[in-house]
Parts: sequence; C-alpha cells; structure tokens
Amino acid sequence: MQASLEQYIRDRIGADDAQLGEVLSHFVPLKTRRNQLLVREGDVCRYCYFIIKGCVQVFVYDRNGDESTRDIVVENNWVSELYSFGNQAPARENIRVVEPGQLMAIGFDSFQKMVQTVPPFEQIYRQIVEQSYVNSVFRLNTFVAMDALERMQWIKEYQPKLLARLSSKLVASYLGISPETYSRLKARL
Amino acid sequence: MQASLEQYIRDRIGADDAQLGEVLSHFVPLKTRRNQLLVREGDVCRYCYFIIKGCVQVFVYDRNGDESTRDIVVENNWVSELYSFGNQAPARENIRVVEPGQLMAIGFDSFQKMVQTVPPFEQIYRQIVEQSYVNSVFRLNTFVAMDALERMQWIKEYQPKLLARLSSKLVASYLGISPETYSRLKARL
DNA sequence: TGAAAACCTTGACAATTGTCAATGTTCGGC
DNA sequence: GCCGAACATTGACAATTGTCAAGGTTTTCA
Repeated sequence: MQASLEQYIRDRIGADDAQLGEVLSHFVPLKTRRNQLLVREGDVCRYCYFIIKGCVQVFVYDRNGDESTRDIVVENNWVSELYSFGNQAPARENIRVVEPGQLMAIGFDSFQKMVQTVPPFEQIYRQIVEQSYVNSVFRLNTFVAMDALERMQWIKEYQPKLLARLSSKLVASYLGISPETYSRLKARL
Repeated sequence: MQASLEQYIRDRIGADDAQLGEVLSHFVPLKTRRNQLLVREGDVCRYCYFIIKGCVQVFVYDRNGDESTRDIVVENNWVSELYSFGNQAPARENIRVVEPGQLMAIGFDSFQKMVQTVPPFEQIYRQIVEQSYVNSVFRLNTFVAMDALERMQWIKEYQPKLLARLSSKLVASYLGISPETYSRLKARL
C-alpha cells in the first residue's frame, strides 16, 4: 500500500528505522477518484502529496476559461502547489486527479516539523525542489525555443510513457496547443 | 565591493561573523565585460555566481541558431546552470553577460563544503532553489496559457524594471517571439 | 570621433496556429 | 451492457506570428 513511499524514503534516508517510522507516521493515505480536485486556485494548499498510483494534472485557466496544463505528475513523484504550501498563501494553480489512484498526504505542520527535526528529510525535500526546478527549466526551454511540431517531437522522445497514457486533449494542453492543431500535427510525425 | 553579498548572507545567516567570514572567503570577485560567456552549452559549469552589479542572460539556441532566452538575472540574485553545476555534467544552457558588472563566484568544491558544513548556508541554498523554482513555474504558466500580446502585458505589469533596462531584441527573445512581432505588438499596448 | 555593426521599425507575404462547426467514435458511470 | 457525455477528427476560414527585405537610427569600440 504505502510500500513505495517507504521505499522512496528509505532509499534516501538510509536504514534508520526509527526515523523512517517517525516520518511515515505523518502521512495519511488518500484514495482518489477521477477528476477529484486536490487544490483549487485561491485556496491555501494544505498538503504535499506523494503519488503511490495514478496521475494528476497541475493547471491554470487561460483568458477563455480553458485549462492550460503546467505539469503532469505520475506515481513515485511528489506534487503540491509549492508556493502556496510553503507560504500557506492562496494557490495560483489547480491540481486535479486524472487517473484514480492512491496518494499519501502530509500536512503543512507535519512537513515543517519533519524538515526541521529530521535532517535526511530536509535533504529529501531539497532534492524534490531541485528536481522540480531542473524539470521546469527543461520544459521552459521547450516553450521558449520550439514551435508546436517540435514540442510534439520532444514529448515523443522524452516523455513517451506520458504520451501513451494521457488523452490527446490533455497532451495538447500540456504542449500549449489546441486539440485540433494537435490532431493535425500528429499526422505529420 | 562585495558588500551586497555580505548583506545578503548576513540577512539569512544571522550575525555569526565567524561563519560569515568563512563563507565569504570561498568567493572570488569577478569583473565582467559585455558579452562575456560565463557558461557554454556542453561545458561543465564550475561556478555559482552572485550578481553584485549587472545583468546576465540564460539562453539556448533554437533550430535556426537563434537565441532563446530562458531567463534574465539581475543584481542581488544568483545564477548558474544548476543542473550542470550540481552534477558536474555538461551544461544544457549558455549564460552570458548582458550588462558589464561585478560578480562573486564560488566553485563547486567550496560550494559543496559550505552546504555540508555551514547549516545556514544549506538553508540559503534551499531558498535559492525554491525561489528559482517558483519563478520558473510562474514563467511557465505565461507560456502555457498566454499568447504573445498577453505575455507583453505580463512583463509590463510584473517586470517593468526588466522591460526598461533591456533591449527590445532581448525582451522579444525572453517572451519567445520575433523582434518584428514584438515591435508591432508594442504599438498595441 | 567616425566607421562599422547592431538595432529598431515597417511593409509584403507566407506559414503556423486557432476558432467554429459538424460528424463519428470512445469512454465512463449507472 | 447501455446511454449520454466527452473526445477525436476534419473542413473552412480567420487570426496570429514568422520571414525576408529595406531603411533609418543608435550604439560600440578602436
């Protein structure tokens, strides 16, 4: 059930079972249903989630009220609206479940306490942020430097699994193009 | 000279002069000239820079060999190719001086040592990465959800100082549009 | 300071991408 | 398993953005 979170932390914390137990005790399991909203723009994001199973979408609404997907996160990764979570300020993004699955949630106070009192957990947190940052830089460069067709080639090369498991509509949103353009360009790959 | 770096660290480290001196001793001042390349794609990025004065551009080359600007960084901020620096792996981006100025550079080994032995420095580092991540998420959303005109309105509202000090060509590159389109849309603000 | 280079703007046109509408298909919940 | 809703595709057209070329202006640096 929560084995993958345990494994994830163990791989990074070493084998200190006391600390591991302490950390794990702050997480609560959460079964998610399709389309469930985890974070709503404007609300304060109170949890940081580890995805055991399933897939979530991080998005904002554009001028027309259409969804623009900033990120897609799958199992064995963390997801939260970090700005909101870290500052307990209103969220600027929405997070929604794409595929039903299983999460582990840790609240803000617990998270703070773990970061401050369990040094390996602080390191894990730093790694999460580092990894997230490197990913977003990578993704940013696809937008700054590529057109729609190149971004499609990019996702095909670097995120083939994502491409396979998401609806075309979601992939189009992830690439920042309309579903129609996506459908047309797909024929030219 | 290096007063602003000292102030920056002091604000975050508290007033422990011994630690402060230790940290500062690992930085070397660097006077930069216009167009100087700090990091070249493919090379390993060996330093992390604090900008005392001036302005640098982080960019990649697109299919046509044109520059696409992933970020612009000004004084009182840090800049490095974090992926390359952290892993001592080949850089994926270039960093170049836009305005001549003054930097403080810290090498990889020194940086590692400081992070591991001076806890407040580790916290500073974490804050840098957090801040960088939040910024890049913010910027990512402008690309996913906005068209060229909206991005121009965005920079005018959120980065007016940047807009004022950069050439039109650089701003256009920062927004991911051609200089010609930029010139035309400017008339419609 | 003066020459060369880079920059900014504008026009004409081409290419890319978006919008709206219609149709057939797939998928999810009961 | 069925029904309704959401999704995927295609066509026609409009809007946005890019490209190439030319001109005037500004900036750089020797």
